[in-house]
Formats: sequence, C-alpha cells, structure tokens
Amino acid sequence: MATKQRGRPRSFDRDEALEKALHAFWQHGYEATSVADLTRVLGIGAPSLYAAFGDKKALFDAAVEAYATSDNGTFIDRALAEEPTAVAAFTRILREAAVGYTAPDRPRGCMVLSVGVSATTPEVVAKMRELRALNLAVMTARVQADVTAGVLPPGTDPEKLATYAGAVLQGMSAQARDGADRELLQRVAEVAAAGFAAAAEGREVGASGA
Amino acid sequence: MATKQRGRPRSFDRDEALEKALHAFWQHGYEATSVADLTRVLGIGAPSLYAAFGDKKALFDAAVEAYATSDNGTFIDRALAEEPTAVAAFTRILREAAVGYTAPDRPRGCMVLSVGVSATTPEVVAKMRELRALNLAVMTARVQADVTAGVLPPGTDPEKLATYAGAVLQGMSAQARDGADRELLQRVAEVAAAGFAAAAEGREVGASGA
DNA sequence: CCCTTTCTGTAAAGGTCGCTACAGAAAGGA
DNA sequence: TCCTTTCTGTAGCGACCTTTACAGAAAGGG
Repeated sequence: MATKQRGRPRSFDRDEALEKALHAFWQHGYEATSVADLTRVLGIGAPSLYAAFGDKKALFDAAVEAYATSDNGTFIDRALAEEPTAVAAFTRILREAAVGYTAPDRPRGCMVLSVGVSATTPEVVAKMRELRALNLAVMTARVQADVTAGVLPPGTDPEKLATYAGAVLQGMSAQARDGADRELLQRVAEVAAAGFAAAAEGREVGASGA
Repeated sequence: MATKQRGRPRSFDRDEALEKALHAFWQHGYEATSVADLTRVLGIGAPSLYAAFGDKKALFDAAVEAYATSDNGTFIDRALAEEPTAVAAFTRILREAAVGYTAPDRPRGCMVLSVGVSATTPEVVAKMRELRALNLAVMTARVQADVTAGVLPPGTDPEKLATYAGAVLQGMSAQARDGADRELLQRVAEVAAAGFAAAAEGREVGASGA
C-alpha cells in the first residue's frame, strides 16, 4: 500500500517516539506526564504528536499496547504456557519478576501494576484494571487446569492462589519502585514461590492462632 | 489555653473537616483531590480552608498524621509489640489487613501503601516513601529481635521476611482497591502467613527449578 | 455603642493543563 | 514551475489548578 507518501515526510520515527512515550508514562504515570513533557522527551512539537497519535489518551493506549506485547508484558503468559506445572510456572514468574522489575535500562516495576494503580482518569483506570483482571483470570485458569489434570489436589483453591501471586507481584513491583535492589527482590520471590508451592500442594502449614 | 477566642467563631469543626479531607485524599490520592473538591466535601470556602490548615500540602500532611495515629495506621506496630513472636505478629498483621483493607465505612486499602505510591509531588512522594521505609524497618527489627532471642534460627534473614510481608501487604491493599472482597483477601492472608512462618522457621520448601 | 479581631464568601490573579488554528516548509505529481 | 499534500513551529484558546486580595459578617472588650 502507498509506498510513496505524498506530502512532507515526518521528521521522527513513530516507533521510537512511541517507545520514548512509553518510558515516560511508565516512569511518571499517566496524569503526571504532561503533553509538554512528552513533546520535550520525543523532541517534537505538539501538533506533530497529535497528528501521529491522536490525543494524549490515544498515545497512552498505544504505549500500553506496546508494553503489553513486549517481553515485559508477556512473561507471565509465556511462563504459564511453557512450564509443565502451575507451581513451576509461578516459581518462574516470581523469579523473572524480580529480575524484570529491577532492570537498569527501563523504569522499575510493572507498568500495569504500578502506573495502573496510580492513574485517576476514569478511562485509564478502567483499562488498566481490566488488564490486571485479565492477568488474574489467566493465572486462575492455569491453576484450575492443574487441578483438573490431577496435578494438584482436588481441594485446591485456584482463585486464592492466583490472587496471592498477583498480590506478591504487585508488592514486588512497588518495592522495586521504592528502591529495593534485585538481590533482595529475588530472595522475596523465593519465599513467595515456596509459599505458593506449599499452599498449592496442600501441605498443611500451621500458623499460630485459630 | 486561650479559652475565649476573640474574633468571629469558625463555622466548622476542624477535626471533622480534617477527617473528611483524609477520606478524600485516601480515596482519590493527593493530586487528584483538588482544593475545589476539598472545599465541596468540607463544606467550607477556600479561604477558610487555607486559614485553618495552611495550604493543600499542609492539609495533606495533617491528614496523613491523623491516619498514622489512628487504628488504621498503628495496627502493625501494635501487633508487633503485643504478639509474643514475630511469626504470630505477622500472622495477625496479615489477617487484620484483610479485614481493615475492606472495611465498608472507609476507603479501601492502606493510605500509605496505595495513595502513597500514586503521588507524584516530590515532597509527598518523599514523605510517604519515608513512612513505608519506617514500617519496613520496624518489621525487620521485630524479626531480628526474635533471632537474637533464639526464637527464630540463626540463619533467618530479617530483611527478606520483612520485605516479603511488606510486599504482600502492598499487594493486598492494591487488590482491595481493585475490588477483591474480604473473604478472598483473608484466604490470601492465610497463604501469606503460612509462607512467612515456613520461611521464618527455616522449613525447607522445595520449589521446582534450581 | 464603637473598636478590634477573626472568620466568611466573592472573585480573581497567575500558572499549567490538553488541545488546535494558522502559516510556512518540504516532499511528490503534472 | 506550479499545485497538491502532508508535516512543522508559533502562538494561543478555554478550562482548570492553587492561592490570595478584599469587603462584609460575627464575635468579644471597653
């Protein structure tokens, strides 16, 4: 289609600009990243930005889409699909999260988990919440699959386990943003993975109290 | 001291107004709660608000102070001080968090954990981060105390356990805000408490993989 | 009663926000 | 070369933000 475009050529690369916008949103959140910030970071004027992406929300949506389809946004689905058991998958997810949330070349934490909970614009809140709910559903289904297949005992509670894993991931993302280093997060991931395995496999662990 | 004040009396109760402001900040966050919102919720004009509390940030600080000294802000310290062991204390903390984060008469989640990570104004970010770091330090010290007292084995890693607990609490707060009901959060708390106890008491739980 | 003190409502200043009208620049087509 | 098409920079729009100036209202002191 239209290999030769007609008018004045664009002065910037759209994908590069999108990635810069993603990093800005990822670091500072939706509302706190102003269009003025974006034009500065992308090195283009506001009209160019609006012509290329629509408005600020559309640019954010495109950035989220880019995030969701990148390694950062797909490592959970990949682990759930590739590992032979739910326990193995979640162990891998927690370990990879510890590494991914503290990568030196990108903002800390998970965009959907950390930026997502900081947004206040209704449409953005809804979209991010939907993504989190989707992740929880996928994780729940993976546990349920192991129960159905007989890998995990019949009494297993998939919703509980998935929510537990989701909570730990959310906490790790927040801790990473607060400056926790990778090595500490990795130790936390091991505790969480062990706790997940114990709960999944129905091992009774007596907590004090009732 | 001055029992008889001289000028025109204030038309509202300062503490009641402070609590309303706390709830507004707690629900919507610092930046998303505008002064116009506050004057509407408190039922007073902007000049009255500024005369009574200073500026928006000072009002937020006062609200955080009120939160931190309330039951919601002290249940962690109380559990750490009152329970005989660190494991018992953290079990209680996680259970109380599940209940407190889903109380029907106040905003969901923890203000310091959830609103704290959503703020972008530098002074507010710093203050909330400091409160989170303080909580982590207190929790770490409590575990260390049990190690020193011989209640927990010498190889115990207090920083790891405290960060794990902090991450779970942060995740539970976020899940509560996302709409997780109390009963689900309580199940999650049990998994986390069991995982904490297992890790604290040095029980080897074989996770798959390395 | 009048003065001082303090609070109240109106109303606006000064700044930033997202967004866009407009004129000029840079390309291809004829 | 001239036209059309598309992008770029300037400059500004209205809306909202936090904060305050100002005049009037409501209390006590003398």
